[in-house]
Amino acid sequence: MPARVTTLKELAAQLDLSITTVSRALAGHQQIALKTRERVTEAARQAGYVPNTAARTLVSGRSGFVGMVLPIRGPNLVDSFLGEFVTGLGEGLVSHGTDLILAAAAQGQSELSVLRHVVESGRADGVVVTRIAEVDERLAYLRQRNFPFVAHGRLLDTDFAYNWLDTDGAHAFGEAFDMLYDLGHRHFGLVTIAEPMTFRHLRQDGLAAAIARRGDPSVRLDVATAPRFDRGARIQAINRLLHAVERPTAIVALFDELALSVMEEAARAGLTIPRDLSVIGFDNIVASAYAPPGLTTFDASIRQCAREIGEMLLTIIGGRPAAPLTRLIRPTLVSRASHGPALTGKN
Amino acid sequence: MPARVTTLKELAAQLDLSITTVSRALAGHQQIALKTRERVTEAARQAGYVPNTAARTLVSGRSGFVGMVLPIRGPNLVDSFLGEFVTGLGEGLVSHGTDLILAAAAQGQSELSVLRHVVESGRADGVVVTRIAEVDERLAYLRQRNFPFVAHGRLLDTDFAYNWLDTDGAHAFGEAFDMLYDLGHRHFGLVTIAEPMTFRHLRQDGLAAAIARRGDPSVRLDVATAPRFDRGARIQAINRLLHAVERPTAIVALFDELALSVMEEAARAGLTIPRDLSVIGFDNIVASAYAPPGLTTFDASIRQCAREIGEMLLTIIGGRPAAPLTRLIRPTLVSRASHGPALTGKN
DNA sequence: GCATAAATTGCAAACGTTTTAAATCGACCC
DNA sequence: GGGTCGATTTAAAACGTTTGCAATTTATGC
Repeated sequence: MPARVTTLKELAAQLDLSITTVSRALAGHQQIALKTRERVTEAARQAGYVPNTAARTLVSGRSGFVGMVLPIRGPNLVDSFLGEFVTGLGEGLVSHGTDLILAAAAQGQSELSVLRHVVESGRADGVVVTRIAEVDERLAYLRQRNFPFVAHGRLLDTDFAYNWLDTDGAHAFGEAFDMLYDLGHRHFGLVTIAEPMTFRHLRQDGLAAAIARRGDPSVRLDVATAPRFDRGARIQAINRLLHAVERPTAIVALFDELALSVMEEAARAGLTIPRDLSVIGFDNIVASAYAPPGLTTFDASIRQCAREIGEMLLTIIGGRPAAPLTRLIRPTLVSRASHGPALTGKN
Repeated sequence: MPARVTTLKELAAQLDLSITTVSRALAGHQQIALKTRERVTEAARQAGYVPNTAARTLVSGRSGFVGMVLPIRGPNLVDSFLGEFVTGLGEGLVSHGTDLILAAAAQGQSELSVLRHVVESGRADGVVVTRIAEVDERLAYLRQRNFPFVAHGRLLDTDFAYNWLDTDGAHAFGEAFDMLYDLGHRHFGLVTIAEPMTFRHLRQDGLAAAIARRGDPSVRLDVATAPRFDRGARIQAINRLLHAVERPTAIVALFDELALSVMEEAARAGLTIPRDLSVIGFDNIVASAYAPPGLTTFDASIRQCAREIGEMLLTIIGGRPAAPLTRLIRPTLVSRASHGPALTGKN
């Protein structure tokens, strides 16, 4: 069995002080004589005393943890941002000594039930919620319980006030359109997914808004929608776009994985990127730099966002701000070689 | 403030039973009358009762958590396997309802101090340790404390018995050599790193052993060593290999990131892969499929490994096995297009 | 030297659960 | 009708910490 852990009682006995005094001394209370504080601190250091989390949590009502639900998907589907996100979150929390709890939701188990468990067992002082759905029961639950949380992503319903941080996908997609338009493109394709996530609307709306802003009736947009996890259907949707009688000269993909598929299929169809087709993605995943000719995309700086989410959550947990905290991060264009001037005429 | 959480006391009052009985009923003890058990279970379900983790931990000495230290490195350095690893771990733990704690170690803060804190604060019932160093103080600490843990990776010192799971890099590198040898290669390059991690020795030794096994004195191996995080030095080391008067016809890289750099530099030097140079990596990171012409590598199936590590740890936590648990996983070759027959003569 | 105030320390309750040991309740037997 | 046994329930302690309040010690003023 593990070697015994020092407790406050032992420390008190050893110092011939009460538990109370030792506890207060370690907490740095002014009411304890400076000399005593120093003596206690030194003894604690020497004994390698580490306070018991459970006891502290029980009495104080604060666990010192921030929770997050870890969705377990199919065998080969790992959230590609998880590593970055978790690292950023850890980075944001580490200053306060707050740790991160990852509660796995088994396949089939609802994420909400795991979240409820985390919240109601008192494991966490606050939670992070990612991948916001159009109708998100997690957000409804957390608000109803009035439990501290920060969401990575927005609801479409702007009446529902809560703490969120989001990447400004709308702006990015507008920027992509403007850039491509200025390069002479008029016929656009958008590859998107069928999942009921809000980010897809935000991005698509951003694109539509930019088109409307331009006010050029010759601009045309074809949308291809594929289910999120069905690779076959995804490829099919892309190919419908690529093999239409009138092919778009520029394709914007909802995120990099789709953009990479577009580039692969384009290559398979004998198209040269960016001469025959411009492709722009979103996220700047590692592979986008390696896939020839190099994908132009937007960097969402997940790690940085997660870090800020961690900091926001800490703010909320300690002293609840009056108004919800919100933060819109503008992604930066990573210009590689997958976009270029529109092919004019037939050459 | 959050809506109140149901407690055992409330449930007991509501049912007109003692706390003891309710607790036992929910735990399914036979000594409680079946009718009572059912009555209690139903009431608990209806009230949405979730036991308080801290209280339970405090009295039982079991936290229901497994811990892991999350290293925070430089701004753009994220452990590329973290997402997969954490997902696998969660998958392995979810059956027992065990959650994962990620304790961040700030830059500069020793990983050991964070580990100590996690262990001695009673936060976790067991821990996972990854990236084993040649001299690993974490392992020494955990053993000395006799605290349940599983390591992802091995020490070189085989006298030190502990629970580990490792990828058989030695075997993979032997396999790579055999395959390349059979394709006619005789002059090999190995790109490795200078960090004191054990896996680099295991893999390099596996390569050396395979060479020795073949007993062909014409086989030659040049080793290029680069610091782990200095991109410039890495590129330099690779180029020394590529621009030697006698260039290897096949380069084996310690892991994919190095292999991708080799491919990039080879392309920059005007070499065609695999005609002029065969390259083989290790890990099968996502980008390796996208980097032209497709990197031949070994899949270490991190997620699967992590899952098994989780299961091993649960076994160890509940009823300590007499002998240490060990598991060597053989990685599978992912044959893409970066390797081929050796260029013979000058053509 | 004594009263009083200020500084310092300690007692005991509380947090919500598990668990040991003991109490209560029926039912059954003679 | 008292005793015994088994089934069922409960009281109370314990886990290690924080904290309101009281007690003690020390310093201050006259």
